[in-house]
Amino acid sequence: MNIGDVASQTGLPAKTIRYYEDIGLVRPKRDGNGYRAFNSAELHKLAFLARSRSLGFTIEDCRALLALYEDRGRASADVKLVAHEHLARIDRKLAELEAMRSTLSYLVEKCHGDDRPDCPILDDLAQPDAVPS
Amino acid sequence: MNIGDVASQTGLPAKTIRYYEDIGLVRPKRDGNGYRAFNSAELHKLAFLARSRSLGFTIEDCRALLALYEDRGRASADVKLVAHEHLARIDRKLAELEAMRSTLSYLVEKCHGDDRPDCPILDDLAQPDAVPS
DNA sequence: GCTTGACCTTCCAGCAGATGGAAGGTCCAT
DNA sequence: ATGGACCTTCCATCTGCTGGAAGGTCAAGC
Repeated sequence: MNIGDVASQTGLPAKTIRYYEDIGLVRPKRDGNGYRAFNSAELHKLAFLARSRSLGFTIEDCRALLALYEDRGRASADVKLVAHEHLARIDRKLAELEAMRSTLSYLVEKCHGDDRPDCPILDDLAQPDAVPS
Repeated sequence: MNIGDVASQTGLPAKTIRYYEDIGLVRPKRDGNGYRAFNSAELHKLAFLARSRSLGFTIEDCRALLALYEDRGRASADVKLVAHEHLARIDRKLAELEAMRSTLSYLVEKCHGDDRPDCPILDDLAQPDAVPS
């Protein structure tokens, strides 16, 4: 299986697959012509990576998850810990974005958005200590 | 005013302020000894940048907002457009994170998190097409 | 057998937005 | 004059790819 086939089957760009090899996430063999030759185990790993990345896990998380996946003697607690920490990161990010969203939507609503220079958005940005009503 | 004073007044690390000079967001004069000499206008700009960045605007957004801020003849519509587009970006990001959060919290809940290898999280990652109940 | 086009390879550069650290100059108080 | 807290520049690093150049390979069609 060449890289193009793996790309279309996993949805990962070929560039990304090469990058994953670079950083040691997969180690495909090579054909005589130098082409990467993926077997079904590698394909499976890459699908696993694609799914993990799509859930927002970092590359290092993915590396850890993949190692756990391949370790028949793993404790599910170890997997849960990784996922739980990631969930906490997501919650922090969500809170941050929601705070931004709240301020921004208030300001956007308050701005006339016409051809006059008067602008509550700029007023807020210029006065970091202003507290919206 | 030296960079350290500006850093403590704006909350921006000195490194970041130098970086902002590098990319042309501020242009402080220099003292005879080569030290950056910030006046109150530069201080104000940096506070504006700090606030804009804290609301998640990109550096290029900040550049545009700063230019609008300094343009007495601006139309508030132009400011509103930048903010509105940013709000839309935030909403897309929120939706993405909420989707991740939903899947992850479901999986974390389902995982026993004990010393046994059986793990619904890994099961999901390994089967990208699985649909949580 | 030759061309064409779709593959594949490596390598290097760049994105955002800083941040860390090394090596060295300056300023001020003691 | 010495120490420590400043300041300077420059270069490397982080995350996770992505783009592009320059070139090798393969299979189909003529």
